[in-house]
Amino acid sequence: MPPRKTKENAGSPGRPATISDVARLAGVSVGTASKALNGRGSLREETRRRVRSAADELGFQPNTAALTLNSGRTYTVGMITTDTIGRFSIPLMTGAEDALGAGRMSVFLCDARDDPIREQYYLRTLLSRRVDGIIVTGRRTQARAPIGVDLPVPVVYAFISSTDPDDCSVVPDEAGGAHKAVDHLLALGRRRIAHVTGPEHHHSAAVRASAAVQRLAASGLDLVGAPLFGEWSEAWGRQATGILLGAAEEFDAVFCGSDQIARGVADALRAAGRRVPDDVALVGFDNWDVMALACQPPLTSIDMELEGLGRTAADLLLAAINGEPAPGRHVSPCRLVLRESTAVPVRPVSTRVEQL
Amino acid sequence: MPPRKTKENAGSPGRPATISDVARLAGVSVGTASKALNGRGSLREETRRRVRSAADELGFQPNTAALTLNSGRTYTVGMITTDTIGRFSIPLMTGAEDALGAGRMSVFLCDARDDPIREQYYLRTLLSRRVDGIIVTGRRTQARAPIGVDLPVPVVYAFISSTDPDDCSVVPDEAGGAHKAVDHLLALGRRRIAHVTGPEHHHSAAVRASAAVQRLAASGLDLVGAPLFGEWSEAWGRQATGILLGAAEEFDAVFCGSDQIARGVADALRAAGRRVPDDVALVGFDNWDVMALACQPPLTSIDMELEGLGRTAADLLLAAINGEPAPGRHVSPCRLVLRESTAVPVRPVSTRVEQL
DNA sequence: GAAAACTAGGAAACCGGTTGCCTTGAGAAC
DNA sequence: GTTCTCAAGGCAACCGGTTTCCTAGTTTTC
Repeated sequence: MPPRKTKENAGSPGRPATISDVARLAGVSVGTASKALNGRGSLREETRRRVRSAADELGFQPNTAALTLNSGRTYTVGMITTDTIGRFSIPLMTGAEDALGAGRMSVFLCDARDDPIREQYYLRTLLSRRVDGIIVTGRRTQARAPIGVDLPVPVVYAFISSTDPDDCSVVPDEAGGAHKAVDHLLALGRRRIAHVTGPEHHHSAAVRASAAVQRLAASGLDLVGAPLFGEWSEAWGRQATGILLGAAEEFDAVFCGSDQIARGVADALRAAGRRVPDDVALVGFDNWDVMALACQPPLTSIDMELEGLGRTAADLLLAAINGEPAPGRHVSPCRLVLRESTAVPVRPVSTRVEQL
Repeated sequence: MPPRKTKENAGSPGRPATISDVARLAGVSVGTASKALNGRGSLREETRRRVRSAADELGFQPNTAALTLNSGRTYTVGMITTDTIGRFSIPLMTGAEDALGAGRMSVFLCDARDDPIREQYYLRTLLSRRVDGIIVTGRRTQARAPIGVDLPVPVVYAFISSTDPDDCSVVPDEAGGAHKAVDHLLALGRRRIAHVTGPEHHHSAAVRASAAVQRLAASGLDLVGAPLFGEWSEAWGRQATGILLGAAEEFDAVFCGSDQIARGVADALRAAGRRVPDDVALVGFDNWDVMALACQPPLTSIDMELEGLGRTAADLLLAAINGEPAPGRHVSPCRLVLRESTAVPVRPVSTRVEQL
C-alpha cells in the first residue's frame, strides 16, 4: 500500500515544499511566485491562480526562518516564569496566549524554576532567537529586580512586577481586593472581623493584611486581634481557628489570605459547632475553583482575574513591539465572587442596634 | 545621563550585532569570523582570539533564523495541549521542558482548548515554523485520533495516546496503579473494599474500576457493591459515602478514582463517626499534593509520575528526531505513595480468621 | 507605421549565517 | 634561484523567501 498522500505532504514526503517547488510547478520564477502568493506586483489573474493552486497542491507553507531573516520579526514572544509553572501562571499564560494568538504570534515557554542561572540562560536563548518581546511572570506578586538592562526587545512583567519603575508591569490590585472583601463583610453587618493569612514576609500576605486593617480603620473599626500570619495551607487555617476560638474576643467573620486557609477555617469552625455563614461569615482570596467550590459551604472569594491580567500584559507587549510602550505599573482590579459562605446576612437589624 | 552600556548591547542599542559587525571589528572576513567562532577551518590562534573578543565586546549572539535556514533544524519543538492547560499538563510540560532544555531545544506552547479548529491552526503554525518535532498532550488518557497524517516531523503523544498503534505514545499504567492500590489494601488485611470514582464514560474511571475489580477477583474477592460512578468532585465523594453507609454491606476500605473524591469520602466518613484508617482505609489517585496533604488524615495515593512521563516523551521525541523512532504505546508505571489514610493495619489476625 | 505608454514577469540583491574552494604568501626542498 | 608544499584566510554559493529594478512584449496614440 503506498503511503497516503494528503495536502500536507503531497510533494516529497520528506522535506516540506519550498517556494521554488511552487514556482517550478506553476512555470514561473520564484519572485513571481512570491508576488502571486502575497498579492504584490502586477500579475495576470490567471497567473496568480496557477501559482495559488500549485501552492495548495504542494501544501506549501512559507518557511518562517526565511521570513524572519528578511523582515527582522519573528512573530514570537518569550514567556519566562521565574518560579515554577503553577496555579497562578496557568491562567496568566492562557490569557497571554489568547491575546498573542489573535495577533498570530507564538509563545516560547521557559520555566526558570527560581534559579537565576536558568533565568539568564533562557534570556540569552530568547534573545538569540530574536523574539519580538518577552513576558516575565512568577508565582509571587513581589517586585523583583529587572531581568536585564537595556534589552533590545520590550519586556512586560505580569503578576510579578519589576523594581524599576520605568519597566512595564501589570499587577493585580491586591489591596483593592482586600478592601472589597472587608467592605462586603461590613455590608453584611459583620463588625468583628478576624484575618488569617500566609507568612508575614510574603508580600501578598502583608499587603492584603494591611489593606484590611486600613479599611476597617476607615470605618472606625479594628481587626479582631492581630492578623494571624502563618502559612498558605489548610492546616494553618485549622490551627488558626483554634487560636481564634480560644481567645477571649468573639468574632463574626474571618477574612482569609487564601482559599486554602479559608477552607481550613471552615472545616475547623464546623468541627467546633460554629455555623458558616450564620455564626461566622468567611471570605477567601484567589477564587481557586477547586477549593472555593468544594468548601462547605462554597466560599466567597476575591478573584484576581489572572486571565485578564495575562491578556493585558500581552496587549501591552504588542503595543510596545509596535513602538508604543506604556511604562510603569498597571494595576488591574480584583473581583468579589459571592458564594454561600457569606450568603446569609445575620440579623441586620439587631446588628445595627448593636452598633448604635 | 547616557544609557548604560552592557555586554548585551554594547554595539548599537537598537539592533543586535551580526557576524558582519564582529568580522569588521576583528578585521577579518565574515567567513573567517564564522570559522573562528565555531572552531572550524584553519586559523591562527591569535586570529581566533581576536574574533572571539570582538564577539564578546559586541555581545554577539548568532541569529537563530539564519542558523535554521541553512541547517534545516530549528532546535524547537511544539507542544500542543489538546485540552486546556491544567493540573495534569503542568508536570508533563515541566518534565518535557527539562529533557528538551538539556538538549538546548526550546518549546512552543500551544493551548488548543478542546477545539479541533484551534488544534489544526496550531499544527499548521508549528509546521510552518519547521519545528523539529511535536508533543501532543491532554487532560484525559483516552486515546484520540492522530493529530495529522504523514506529518513531516515526528510526533509523540504524552499522557493521552493516539488511536493509531503505529504512533508513539507514552501513557501512565493506570490499571497497574489500581492494582497497586488494591494490593496495598489487601496487604493491610482489608477484604471489604468499595470503589468510588468518576463518570463511567470517562476512560480513566473505567480503566481503574475494571482493574480494581479484576485484581480483587484474582484473590477470590468481590468489590463491595458495584463501582460507584459519578463525577470527579469532593461533593460526589461525600454523596457516594452516604450511599455506602446506607447500604446493607459493611466495608473496611475505599479505593477512590481521584484524590478529590477520596477527600470527600474522608470528610463524610468523619462526619458519620467512622475513623480513617482504623475503621475504613482510604486510597486516592493522582497524588495531587494540595488534596492529598490537606486531607484529614493525609491521603495514601497513586502517583502517575507525570513529570517522568513528560521527560520520557521528550526523550523519545529527541530520539525520533535523530532518526531512531520508537513507535507504539509506551506504558510507564505508577507509584504508591503511603500516608496516614492507610497507615494502621486493622487486626490482621482476626481479619484472617474472618476470611477462613 | 513608428514612438510612447503600459503590463507581465524575470533577474538579482538581500537578510545572516556556514562551508567548500581558491588564492596568497611564506618556508622547505632541490 | 626555482619549484613545491602547506598554512591562513578570503570569496562566493547556498539556505528560502521578499523586493527592487529592469526587460520584453503588447497596446495605445498620433
